[in-house]
Amino acid sequence: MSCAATLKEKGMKLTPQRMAIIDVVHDNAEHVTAEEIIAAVQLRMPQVDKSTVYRTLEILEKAGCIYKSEFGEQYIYHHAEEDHHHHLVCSKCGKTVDCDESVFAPVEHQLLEEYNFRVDFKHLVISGLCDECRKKVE
Amino acid sequence: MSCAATLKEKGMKLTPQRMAIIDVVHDNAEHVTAEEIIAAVQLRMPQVDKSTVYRTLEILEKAGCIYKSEFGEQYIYHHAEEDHHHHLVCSKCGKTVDCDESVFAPVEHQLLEEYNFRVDFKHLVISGLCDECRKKVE
DNA sequence: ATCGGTGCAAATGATTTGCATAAGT
DNA sequence: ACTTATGCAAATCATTTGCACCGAT
Repeated sequence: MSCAATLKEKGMKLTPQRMAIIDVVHDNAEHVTAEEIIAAVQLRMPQVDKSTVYRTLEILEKAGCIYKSEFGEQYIYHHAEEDHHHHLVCSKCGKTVDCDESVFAPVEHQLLEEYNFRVDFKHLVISGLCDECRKKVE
Repeated sequence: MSCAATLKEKGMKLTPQRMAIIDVVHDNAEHVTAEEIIAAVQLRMPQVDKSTVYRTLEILEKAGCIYKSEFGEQYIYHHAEEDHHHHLVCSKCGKTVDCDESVFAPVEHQLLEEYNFRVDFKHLVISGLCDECRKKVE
């Protein structure tokens, strides 16, 4: 279901501001920070206030339209698609690679078996070194 | 090497404030937040300012005496021992369990093999449900 | 007419910083 | 003595909130 439809279903209004915010998050295949979203939205609609963006992001997240993941000091937003995945972000060049959820499934199992502890990894944003940057360092 | 020795080696002073801060971090086998450290230190030495605590924590981290891990909104500090491990924190009751680093080794390998991406997980603080709380929910 | 949404401005709250003084070595 | 450390107060800075006005249903 589209974000627009989801909002309507919950009796929320689909304002131009909200459409712009949804667009920005969707246009960025990869994750974006709140600040980036604010800047992008204000490019098109300069009068939109950051509080509106923050409020909208919160609403969209609660509605399940977007995901909010923590990444270091800041939060990162990305749209919710069918296939969940994690994000690998290169700490040198910033390049991001999607990583299938299945990679962490064995860990989830092991934590449950061995430590009786249940975790559910969702949209992890993991910092590391990409192929190219790794070669430069080594 | 003890924190005190490490500080001395770097030409840093071992003040009563720093000793108190080191004590607090060491006395808490599990991780503590900056605020908890500030409160605990001020119990013994009420005049110690939070800026001193923050500055000391930064110094100790850079000196390799303590580790700083991100956990949700806040940072968590714990002393650096020989055996590295991750921390499982129950989101319901707050109980923490240590988890061997080896659990994540296969993931690190797989990310390298499959995605050409190198990560080095260190002192992860992972939120989830402990055994008891899981039973209550199910 | 009502209720949610928005822009503005001010508040928040953890962390950081500038600076003059105090204290280890 | 000399240099680092400390306490205090003020500054940051992203995010949140209060509030009066606006606009869609």
